[in-house]
Amino acid sequence: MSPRPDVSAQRIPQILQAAAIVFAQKGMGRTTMSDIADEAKLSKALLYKYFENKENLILALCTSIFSQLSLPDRKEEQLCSVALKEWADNCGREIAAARNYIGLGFELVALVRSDENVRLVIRKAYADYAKALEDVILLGIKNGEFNPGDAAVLARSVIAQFEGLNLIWFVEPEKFSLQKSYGQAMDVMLNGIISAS
Amino acid sequence: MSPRPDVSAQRIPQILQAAAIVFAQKGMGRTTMSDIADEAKLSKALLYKYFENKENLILALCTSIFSQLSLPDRKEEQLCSVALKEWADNCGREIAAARNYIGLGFELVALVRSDENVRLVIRKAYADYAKALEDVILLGIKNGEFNPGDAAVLARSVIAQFEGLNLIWFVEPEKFSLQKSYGQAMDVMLNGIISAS
Amino acid sequence: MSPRPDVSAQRIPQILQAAAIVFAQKGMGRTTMSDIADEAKLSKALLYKYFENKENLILALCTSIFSQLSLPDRKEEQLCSVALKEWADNCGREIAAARNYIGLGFELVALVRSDENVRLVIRKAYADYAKALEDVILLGIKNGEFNPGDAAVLARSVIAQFEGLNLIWFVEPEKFSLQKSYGQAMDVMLNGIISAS
Amino acid sequence: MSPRPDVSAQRIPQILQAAAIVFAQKGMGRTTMSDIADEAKLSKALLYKYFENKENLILALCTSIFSQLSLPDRKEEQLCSVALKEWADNCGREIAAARNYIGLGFELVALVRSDENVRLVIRKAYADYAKALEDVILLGIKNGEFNPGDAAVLARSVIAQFEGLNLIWFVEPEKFSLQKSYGQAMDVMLNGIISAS
DNA sequence: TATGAATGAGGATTCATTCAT
DNA sequence: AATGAATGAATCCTCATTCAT
Repeated sequence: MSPRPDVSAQRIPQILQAAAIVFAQKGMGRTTMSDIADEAKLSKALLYKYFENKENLILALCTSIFSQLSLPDRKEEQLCSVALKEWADNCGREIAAARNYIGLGFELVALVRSDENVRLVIRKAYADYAKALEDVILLGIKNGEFNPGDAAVLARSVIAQFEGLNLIWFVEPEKFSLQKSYGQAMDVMLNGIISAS
Repeated sequence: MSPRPDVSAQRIPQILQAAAIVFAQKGMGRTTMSDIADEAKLSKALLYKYFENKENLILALCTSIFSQLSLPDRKEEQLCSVALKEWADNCGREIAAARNYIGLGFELVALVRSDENVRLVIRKAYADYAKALEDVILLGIKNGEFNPGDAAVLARSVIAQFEGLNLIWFVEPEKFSLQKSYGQAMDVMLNGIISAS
Repeated sequence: MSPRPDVSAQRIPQILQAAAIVFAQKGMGRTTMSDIADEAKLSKALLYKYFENKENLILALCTSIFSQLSLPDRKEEQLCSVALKEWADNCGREIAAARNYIGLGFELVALVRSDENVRLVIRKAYADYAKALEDVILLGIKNGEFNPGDAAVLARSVIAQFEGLNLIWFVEPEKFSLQKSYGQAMDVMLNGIISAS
Repeated sequence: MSPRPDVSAQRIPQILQAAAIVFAQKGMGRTTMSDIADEAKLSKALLYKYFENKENLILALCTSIFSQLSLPDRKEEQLCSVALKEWADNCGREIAAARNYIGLGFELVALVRSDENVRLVIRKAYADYAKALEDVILLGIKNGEFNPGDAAVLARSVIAQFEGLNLIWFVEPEKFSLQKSYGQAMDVMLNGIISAS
């Protein structure tokens, strides 16, 4: 509508998207700013209008990726166990679809030790992740759907299971179905905690 | 035989050790061959006597690290459940002790997509890992200690749980005890499969 | 005449002023066109409406600065010695006030070897400078106020003295008063040439 | 004598020499590290073994150049006036020979405002310069060769005169003989201060 | 075996300058 | 007149790798 549409707002996602693609292909270390610029069909110099340097770009990408984790969420009147089951399915499907980017996730996690900003972002993401899951479990305990237990430990266990499945599936994707495994893992946990009525 | 003992044989582990240290500190991408040489107290040129190039060095390190995974192993007359329990404790202790190197492991795993040699090494390591665990479970089933079930799925589930715990503990080591979690995770699995006698 | 006054005429001094400020702060080499645009509160692109390129802008600034040298000038009936004394005081005061820009002057002078246009401008400026001074001295000789002598050499000597004082005062401004030194230098010269009546 | 002569020690002067040459030709700002490497017939990378970055190289060059100022120095039994006269001649000759580098000197001086390290080096150089000259003048006063007076002011005046002559000669070298002017300037000062016997 | 010197190839970053509006 | 977006061409600097000894 405006005579000159603000293309600027589109640039950041455009660049992050391009970065994710080439990072996933070649690894962050071996990817140059030129690679990203080429993939984004922009000039190298323009990248620097939007990101001060490569490190910042990586941080922004990290933030973007780790804020896209889909969190469990119980809809009104829904059984907690159903909510968790649905969520696990969702996650499995999403991750399997984003298979190319799993390795990038590991690279980012590896930065946790040496890069303070990345550390903060990833810690927060996992904390939020655990909190959301824990909340649903606690709710289930409260309304008698689940047996009492340590919700935090359970939540951590589920997250570990999922992350671990991601890793071994990333290494050998042809060996099993990620989505199915997510479902199975969730079933095992639910079997352990659902109250015998 | 030679008057001065062949120092040469010491060099490779010396270099790999140094590489592991600096890689773990700065990340593989940001670590230079000079860094490694300095850490190993050797000249850069000498590194190239032992490793054709950086890639090879990384591959050798990868092989070395992933062949150090401690595998479950049942001693004569030992109950399978006891063997697994002991093994889980061991693993937890070892990984917790090697905390600095966990990130390096993720970086190596991330290479799986772009580096064929690394892929082969890591796949083999995980396959061996899963096989060893599966064997013990199968044995337990055979001798009636465990309920029948899909040993491969169980093994994968345990590995996923452990790897996932590594990841989240790497991110937030102060949040929980890795070793204890390894034990709890193993308990949960065993509870699910041990035959009620 | 035009309803809104032609802002255009204001732009050139505005830009040159801004350039002088940032050049003086950061040095010409380290100053970017963006710096100048920011200081002038104009867009970079607009700079190029008024100056074809950075070199031209520098040349214009050079011309502007070196044409601002205040030249000696005898008013009607005034003694030459008085005219020179007043002029020295003026110069001293002006230069001391423009202390921030002295360094810029040296940078411009340094360009004399590699930039023909700058060379022409600066040569002309010094030639005019010397000529004006020489004229007053010659007048003083002609009307008997000064002893006969080589006016050109005297003029050059005064200029050298002033320029040299600028330099060492620029380096260590807290060591002495520039204005006072200008006065003293002029006195010394006058004492040497004023006729004993 | 040693099997591999330490070529390393030669590199620093070699590089500084090359830098001086290209800096003098093109100006420091427009000279690239490649230019210097080419002039020195060394690889760019090697420059960085000896100088952390361009700024450091410039600082080293600055130090080198400003420590080469030849200072006045009275030999045993020599009249102070003679010592000063000889010194002025020397200076004039040296500077005239180093004409190409005068501009470089001005560029360095211009850095005084924005570069603290350069400032320290140049201040020290001028302070030493002034001190040496002052000492000789003071000696002349003490032994009755010169009239009493403010040695510091005289020294500064001489230095200003010399530096100013450098500047205007740099701008218009064909207009006069630098060496001769140095001599004349020194004569003027001496005539003013030598005691009438 | 061992190493300090040396470098080519490249990568991050900058900046003068132009273009579309 | 005015500008934000955009870029090509550097420029600084790094680093894996090789060479001479």
